[in-house]
Amino acid sequence: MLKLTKKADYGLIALRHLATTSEGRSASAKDISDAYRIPLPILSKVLQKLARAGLLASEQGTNGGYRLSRRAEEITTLEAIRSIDGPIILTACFTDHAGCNQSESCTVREPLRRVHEGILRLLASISIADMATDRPPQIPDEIFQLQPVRQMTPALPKA
Amino acid sequence: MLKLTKKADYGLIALRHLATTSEGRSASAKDISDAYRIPLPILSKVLQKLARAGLLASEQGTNGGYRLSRRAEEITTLEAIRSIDGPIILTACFTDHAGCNQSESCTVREPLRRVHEGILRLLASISIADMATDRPPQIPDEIFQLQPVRQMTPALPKA
DNA sequence: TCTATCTAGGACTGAAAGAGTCCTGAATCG
DNA sequence: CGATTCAGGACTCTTTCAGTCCTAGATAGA
Repeated sequence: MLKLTKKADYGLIALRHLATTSEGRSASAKDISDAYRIPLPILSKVLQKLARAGLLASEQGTNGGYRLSRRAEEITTLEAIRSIDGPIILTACFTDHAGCNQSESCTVREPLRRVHEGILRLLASISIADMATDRPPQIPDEIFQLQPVRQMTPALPKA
Repeated sequence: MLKLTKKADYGLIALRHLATTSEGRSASAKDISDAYRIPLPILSKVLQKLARAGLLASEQGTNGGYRLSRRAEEITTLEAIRSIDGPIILTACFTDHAGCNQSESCTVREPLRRVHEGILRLLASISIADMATDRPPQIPDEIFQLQPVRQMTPALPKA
């Protein structure tokens, strides 16, 4: 849980591929499928979703394929993931108001909402271009501290 | 996807409950189950996991129940979630080295690892005490910007 | 000592979501 | 025309979630 689907993985790989290959050149689903050993039918569907979402432009016919519809800097990982997997839902509470028995008893909704928002912002802050650079920018530690100052942050566990 | 399980939800609700009820008093699984309308057997298992993980102390017998084994400030949501659902896995790549065909082709692993780490830090930075306060501390916007400066962060979408 | 109350935990079932295959159709280039 | 490539529906298989059921120990109090 709290896991990316493989389709989202595939989509990010494909987007990164399209961002690194020479300048807006298009690549077919098969090209990418071969390069990364991704099952072609699945990758096709993923690319179709990205195209429908407007992140990719497609060209049919021989020598057709996909290319980024905007600059890699202007495509966020959040957009990509949401295009492929649908809305990101941390808990059912936010969307499913019916499922939540009573608003009074569900005391963690608001705190969780902030966690949820934090994840969204994190994903929104990373572009495909960021993923494409070999040596990505360092992330200052302070960025991840949610509270103003807090000494308790434990050493990061393995998983 | 990228979703918390209900069990994790239940666990956080229970932890918050134990943190807010008067000072280390213990509550039974049934108490909590009734208060939030959570199926008792499920909540029991969740509480057992939290106890085994050392976040809760349990007392058996009549008038037994659970209480926090440390201060609420010293229990992070990350610990809680990991105790209940097991390790948080963003993609299979990190753990399942066998599943990844070839390290060269999987070009997004390193970028994703950073996203993953960011989520872990976010969760590690929020304690049960933070969830228990009625008006939680404001989160400065800057905290969520991954890149040093970057104007592209789009308005946060609904989901 | 007996009983009600709690925790501890295994076994099982049904529903939902993920991952992947298969098949058909339509556009386009040569 | 015919190879190539996108578009997309239908279906299967597997895993995971969510939840129920049942049994076994510990403990406080009558």
